[in-house]
Amino acid sequence: MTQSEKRKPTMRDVCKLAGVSAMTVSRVLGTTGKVSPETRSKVMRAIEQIGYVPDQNAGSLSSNKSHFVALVLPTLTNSNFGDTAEGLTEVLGPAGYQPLIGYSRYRLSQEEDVIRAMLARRPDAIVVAGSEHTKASTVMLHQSGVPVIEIWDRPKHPIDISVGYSNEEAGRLAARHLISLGHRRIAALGAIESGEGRDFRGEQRLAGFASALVEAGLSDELIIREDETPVSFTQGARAMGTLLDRAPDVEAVFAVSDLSAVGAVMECNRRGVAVPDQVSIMGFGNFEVGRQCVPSLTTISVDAQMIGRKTGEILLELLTSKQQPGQDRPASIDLGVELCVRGSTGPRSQNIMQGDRSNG
Amino acid sequence: MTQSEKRKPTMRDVCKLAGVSAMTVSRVLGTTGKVSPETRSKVMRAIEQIGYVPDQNAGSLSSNKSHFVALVLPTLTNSNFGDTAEGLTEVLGPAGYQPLIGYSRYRLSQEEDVIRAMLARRPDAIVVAGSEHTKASTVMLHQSGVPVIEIWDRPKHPIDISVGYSNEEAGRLAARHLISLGHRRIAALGAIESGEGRDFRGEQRLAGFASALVEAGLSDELIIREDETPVSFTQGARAMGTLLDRAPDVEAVFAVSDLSAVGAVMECNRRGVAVPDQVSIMGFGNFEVGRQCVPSLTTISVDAQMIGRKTGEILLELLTSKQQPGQDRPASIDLGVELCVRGSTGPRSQNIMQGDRSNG
DNA sequence: CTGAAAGCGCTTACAG
DNA sequence: CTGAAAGCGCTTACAG
Repeated sequence: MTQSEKRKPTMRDVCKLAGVSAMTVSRVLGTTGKVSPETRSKVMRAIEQIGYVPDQNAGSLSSNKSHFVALVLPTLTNSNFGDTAEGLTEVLGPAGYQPLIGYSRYRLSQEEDVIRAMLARRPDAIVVAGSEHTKASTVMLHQSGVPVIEIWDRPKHPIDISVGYSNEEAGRLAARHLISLGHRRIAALGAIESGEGRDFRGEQRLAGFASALVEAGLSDELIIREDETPVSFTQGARAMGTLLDRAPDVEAVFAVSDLSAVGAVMECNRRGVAVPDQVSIMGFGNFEVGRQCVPSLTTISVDAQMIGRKTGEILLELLTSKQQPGQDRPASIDLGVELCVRGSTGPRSQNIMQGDRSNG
Repeated sequence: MTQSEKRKPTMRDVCKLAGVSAMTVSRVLGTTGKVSPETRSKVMRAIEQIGYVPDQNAGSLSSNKSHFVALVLPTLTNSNFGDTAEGLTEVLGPAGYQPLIGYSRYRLSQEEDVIRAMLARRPDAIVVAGSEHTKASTVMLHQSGVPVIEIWDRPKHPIDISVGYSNEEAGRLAARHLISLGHRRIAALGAIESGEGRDFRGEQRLAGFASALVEAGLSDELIIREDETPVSFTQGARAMGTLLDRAPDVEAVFAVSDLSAVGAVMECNRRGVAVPDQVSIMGFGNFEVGRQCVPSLTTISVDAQMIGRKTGEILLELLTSKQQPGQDRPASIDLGVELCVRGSTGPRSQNIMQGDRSNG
């Protein structure tokens, strides 16, 4: 057993050893007020000697600043959200803020629980993925008294501030790409909508995609939904299988995520369906796996890290400047999306042997 | 602007409204002590009416229990560590503990910074991936006064408790599999050791792999190290390229992670090298992408979620029972690893056209 | 440049 | 079953 039984050293211990008041120790630790060089080094020595680590929770209580920033994500296992968390931490950490990370499993009810739990820690700001919340969550967020930033989205009516992009626009961009290649029989792959988890941003991409199809005079009936949210390689593979069974003449496919898109490509591999010669496939999210796979995956790219960093910068500005709430400040930041054309999509003319796919 | 300017309701507000003392409100909220049904409902009504959320930081200060559990991971973008975090949260969350998640970018110096920052929040326990730490980190961990659990490893001398498996054994298991298939010219893929980040667990797997090779009378010279930690699809593809250039007669390859193994398979695809007919490839970690890819990837599986859950259970036991530190308690939990044989590895006899690979 | 007093919002022990 | 007092470890005013 290695737990030392002596209680953690407190500021009082430092005071005694250095022969100064708590006020002076506090000043040495913080950035406020002047301390003479001699006093400072005396205090520093005492701090090091006894291994004093200030209790930040106690500090929060008196200063009324927790230096926590709550971050609510759908999941901890998606590298894009991980990048966002790292981007946020990179900016906020050096400034002394600590992210308090939670996840909702794509369930609004669980998001509500997480928000409630985090509020008990009195975060100085709240960052939450998405703009769809339960009624109770919305109320809590509104009444939190701290800045609220909704990310990975571009809500019409942000609670406070939003940093992201339009998922609907991303879907439309995907559709435009496939249409521009000459494809007419175009499909999309997503998760079922009746599951416990819901990916509202994925739904928006699908909706944007479908509407662009319809506007171009094409059918949007080939929207395959399979398995629960979150989508995955496996889900993409299964959905692609269903699609191929149902519409062997499909020419192009958009999956709501690169993960399912890569799964779809793999399913084509297994069935001997050539990508992009027989079917063009594209995804969303610009995941590393899509960059490396064969053929490399056409995708809609979002700068996940940047969403985190930009959010951090806005927060830092808000938190450090003594800006009055109510003053004007950013409302919606649109970081945009980018089409990355790679090997998995090609012109319709390449699609040979249409309909001859059954023997693949 | 939606931030309400009225300060957050406090326990005092509830007291006044309900006409009781703080003690009673505290009792209603907590689990200690009896409160009459009428008083309880009176208090509850007041709480809901003003939307009171107890300040847990203040509570921590008086109770000397933060209900935080620190979790230090190498990165936030690896789904295996994400699974561990989710597993831990799943067990600890319902019991009222909140994970405080940080990441080190595989750098010991950054791990030290993260541990220091977390210690300021007075966590009730500390969970850290790996058993290699800076001197200062080790001292802090020892003196933290709370349980320390090192995960994803099986250290010879755990600081306190460890929950994981032997990475060296995982490497040996991989070697044994490839050897049993009849391969003699066997290689391994990892990241360079001189980078800023270091994956000590990956190194151990590589070391175990190499030693099993040597014990079987085989050469361990084909250990290709390319790019910095963390490994990735891209890194795996590049390392495989280097390997193929250097040793076109290689028969089997172990990559320290499924991510690089899948990258290696993709590189083979690009070069027209058949897997497993010409080269067998296996990885580690049992990532979803390996399960789905073509051919599906042979791997060493670790139950990442279970590491988190098991850690949570041990902690719960330790934290809730009034066990004296110093009493005997679990030291090292070995969850073991499992070989998953799939399509990407095959017997040597399948390896046709050895050496004819240059035109691939 | 330094310090004594008050208080942040809770819980712990002690009474009754 | 309920409450008055003290205190957790800091920081914020306010003095000097």
